[in-house]
Amino acid sequence: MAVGIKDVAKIAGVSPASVSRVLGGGSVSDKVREKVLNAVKATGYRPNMAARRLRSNRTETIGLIVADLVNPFFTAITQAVESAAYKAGMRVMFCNTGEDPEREEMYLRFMQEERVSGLIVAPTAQGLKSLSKWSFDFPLVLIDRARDKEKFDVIVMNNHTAARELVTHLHSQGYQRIGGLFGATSITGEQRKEGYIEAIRSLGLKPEIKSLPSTAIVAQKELEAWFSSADRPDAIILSNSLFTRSALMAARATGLQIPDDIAIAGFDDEPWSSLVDPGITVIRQPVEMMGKEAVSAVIQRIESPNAPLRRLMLSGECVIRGSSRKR
Amino acid sequence: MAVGIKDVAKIAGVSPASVSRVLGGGSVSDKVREKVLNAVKATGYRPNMAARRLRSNRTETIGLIVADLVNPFFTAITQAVESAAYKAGMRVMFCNTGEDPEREEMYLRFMQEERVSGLIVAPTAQGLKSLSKWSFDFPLVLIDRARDKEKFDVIVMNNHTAARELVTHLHSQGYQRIGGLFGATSITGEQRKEGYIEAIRSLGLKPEIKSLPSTAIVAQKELEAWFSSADRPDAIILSNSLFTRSALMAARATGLQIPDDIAIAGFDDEPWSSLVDPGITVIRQPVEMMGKEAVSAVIQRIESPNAPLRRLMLSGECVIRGSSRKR
DNA sequence: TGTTGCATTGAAAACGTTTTCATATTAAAT
DNA sequence: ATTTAATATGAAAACGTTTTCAATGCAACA
Repeated sequence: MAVGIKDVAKIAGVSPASVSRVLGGGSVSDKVREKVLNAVKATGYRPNMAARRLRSNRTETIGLIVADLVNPFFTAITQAVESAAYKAGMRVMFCNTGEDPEREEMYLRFMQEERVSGLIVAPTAQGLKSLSKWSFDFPLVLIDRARDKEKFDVIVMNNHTAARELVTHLHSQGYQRIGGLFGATSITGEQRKEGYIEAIRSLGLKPEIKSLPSTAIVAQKELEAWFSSADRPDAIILSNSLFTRSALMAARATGLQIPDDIAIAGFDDEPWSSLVDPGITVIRQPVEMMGKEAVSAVIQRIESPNAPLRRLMLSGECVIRGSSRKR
Repeated sequence: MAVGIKDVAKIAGVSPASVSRVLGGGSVSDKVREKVLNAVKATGYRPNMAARRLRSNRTETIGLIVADLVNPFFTAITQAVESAAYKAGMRVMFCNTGEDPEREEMYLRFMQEERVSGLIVAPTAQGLKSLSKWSFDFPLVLIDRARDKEKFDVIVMNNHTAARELVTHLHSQGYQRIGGLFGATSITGEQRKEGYIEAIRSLGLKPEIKSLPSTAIVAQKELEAWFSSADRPDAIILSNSLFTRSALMAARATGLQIPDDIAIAGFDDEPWSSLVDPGITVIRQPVEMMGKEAVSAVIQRIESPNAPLRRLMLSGECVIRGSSRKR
């Protein structure tokens, strides 16, 4: 049916081995190369990846598992990874867990079965904990989500520092009751919470914290209640863009003016962050760089499996907009 | 190195064939099944997909090529496709062309090399034209972007109707000079333009059209110029969310009030469409359904390659918000 | 001219599965 | 008890490549 290397060889009048060498970059005479390339063109031959990978034991493929594709942060990561892998001559096998640990586990198995050359993962909180129980035949790089000590290479933003920066900024604007809502299901939420607490303490203020799973409806309900209570904060930090959105809507629902009655500051610079009025103050993450560095880390690790562990911590950029500026 | 089916067979005390049968669902005795499953668990065996696919000539994989992952429309499509494929027991091989025809071509070759079981594509305008020159050994389904007559199964929204609906709505609100900005590089932009023109004509109005490649900066410049000119429209239809965003910013930059000085209506309901003030009137596309139906179309086509061509045309929902309501 | 060495080539083995085929076993039917 | 049919099993072939290995040809060198 489909044309194989043997057919090409026959037409070119050479052995299958020679065809393979032409295509795979072995040493061949110009004469043979030309004959083979002509035959390839004539037949429309396409190599069978399954066969190639089986025999050569090289997949030239990087796996990528992200937790939530719909989150623009991860779409940006995905794009960056794909583009960097492409430049390095590797393919990307992409999977989206939707924050579901079961699916995550399935996809990890999946990557093993595909025998990827390396794997980049943004794990769920649960997945992160159980990762150490796995044994992989390929290097694994954690992106965005990792604890302090991991047995893998890690590319993350400095969530501690970023959270502190937000607190400091809000305080410098004169806000005194700075609350925080943090995602309970991801490690980044936790880290941002810790940074927040430290900063609040070092300013002599009192931390006011809520932790929630990252669902919009629950978050908005909770925030509305908080905003209408007697001891409402005059500024609030949100650990992800979904929460930030909920805060914005909750402020509107309760009639609080931003930034006069309440300041809002969050994580991730999304298209709408600057579109709403006032614009939202956010930490912009170095997404492109994170993706690029993750690929580079995987490749380095493939090349030298025994090199010391790398932990690349990038800093975010605090983009100050109207939502946190007292006028 | 890695444990193979032979190792499992040896430990279980059966032949490799029996192991394969247990894992692949052949007929085996309960005794053998148990022994094999135990051995699999003991060894941590993971099948080698390359070998499996090579021998069985079945990949159980659906390819998906989208034009722009960063566009929330396509992320939603991607998610829907993945989830539907997962339910059908198939894997998804995902690629993003970034509207680049060269990359698109590369990925089409790529899919052939992977020998996917079926392929779902949202092609660039150029890719769409050249698709007929290819010959695929697997079914191909076009999603979102297709012309009237294609030689493939097609899942699209009715762009004509949707555009007409927007025009009709704006007119019913009393707007008289309804302009339109349409993407020049994708077929959907063209179709929406046609629908717009028809609707405008049938209302006895004069079409006022601009076509541009879909880049934010150019679009905003162009719109600002348009909005400041003497013959500016009092309402405008944008054929994609990037343009809609540009229109919003252009209106602000030129000091036009929405919806009093100018109404805005566009395509794709994004998170920020309802967050900005006023909310933007949009056509919400049935993304989840489109993704689901695309997978289902691929699978049906695999099962019966000679069934008549299917063209599924779904209708969008017109979500009316403040940006188009005269107060 | 006769060796040596290097570059090029083809035959055949190998990769880890599934599938075919023939055989052995069991159950059912007479 | 004997035959027939159905089922379970293992040996070996097959999938389409790459890679190894040995052989060939050619140029360079003594």
